[in-house]
Amino acid sequence: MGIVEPLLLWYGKNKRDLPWRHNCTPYRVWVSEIMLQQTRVEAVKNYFVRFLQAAPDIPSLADLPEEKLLKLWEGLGYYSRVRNLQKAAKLLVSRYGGQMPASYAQLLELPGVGSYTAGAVASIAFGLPCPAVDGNVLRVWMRLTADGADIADPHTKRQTEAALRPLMPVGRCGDFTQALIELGALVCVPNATPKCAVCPLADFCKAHRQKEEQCYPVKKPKPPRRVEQRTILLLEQAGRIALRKRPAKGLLASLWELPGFDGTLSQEQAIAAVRSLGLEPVRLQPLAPAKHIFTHVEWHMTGWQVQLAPLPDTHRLVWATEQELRERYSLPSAFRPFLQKFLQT
DNA sequence: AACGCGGGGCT
DNA sequence: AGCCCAGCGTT
Repeated sequence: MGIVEPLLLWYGKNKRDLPWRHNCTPYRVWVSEIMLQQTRVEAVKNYFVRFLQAAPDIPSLADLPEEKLLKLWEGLGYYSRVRNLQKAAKLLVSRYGGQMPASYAQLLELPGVGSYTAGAVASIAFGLPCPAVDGNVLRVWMRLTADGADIADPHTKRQTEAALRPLMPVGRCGDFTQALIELGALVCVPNATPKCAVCPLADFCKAHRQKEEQCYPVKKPKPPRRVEQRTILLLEQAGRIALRKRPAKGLLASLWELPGFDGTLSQEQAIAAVRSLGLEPVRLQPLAPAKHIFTHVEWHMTGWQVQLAPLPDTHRLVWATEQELRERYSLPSAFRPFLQKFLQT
């Protein structure tokens, strides 16, 4: 007796009603899987619905202007995902007639698609017997087998894929993939508090039998974040705010930002910074400090609100109205504290 | 193998 | 404050 039957039975009764579980075409499954990478279901739901309205199929995604694309992704994070998504869409149009290929190996070739996503699309959208091992599945499997291997080690993921492959139930591969993930999300949850009392696999679970659920999964600790001091300028001119385009590579690539400088600038230094942008300040007022935590870096930000003398030279800045800030330019969440008074929505 | 890449919710 | 999340690409 194996885990497959009780797991599928449990899934049938307990699966959540999610937007991408309706009309689950390969394209919709693919987009949802990209959005869900390192991102919680609740955060994705609304983005997914809005994205599918703006780009209902692969050709329309391929044709979307970059600015619209980034605006649709604004606030979701890991922005290279959406760039790779469109890159792949263009490739699908040119190579596969605008269709998703129905093979694991071909899916894996698409930019932004790794072993997990290829397995998820292959099994969920095409019914192929390909395992899809994400953080949920790793946690479930390590507990089920009481395996103390480091889940951050790629080898552990490959081993888990190998162990699951022969279990893929013909005809229900997509349900099996989603059931494992759903179990990890709803029952075999992280933070050492799995709900074993309602788990359909409790009888099969080695960690549970040993009363050692809390010991799994094992993961090597991450290195500490570095802290960066930044000074942000809220440059105002005739009711507009200055924005600057970030570089195409690196952190928050190609998004817009409030102009900023390394370090914590005094008022005198801030005046010099404003002048370095080719602008002439009339008055500076300090803004409330704000902190923003990324995965690998922490920004400690101070800010100056700056009224400017009228000047024609915009010097690589754009001047955005409140409406443009809301509807056109894509800004990272890090700057939101400094824009509250302009974006009181 | 290690690192860069967002943002938010939970403990 | 730290952990984790339907991970992937680069070096």
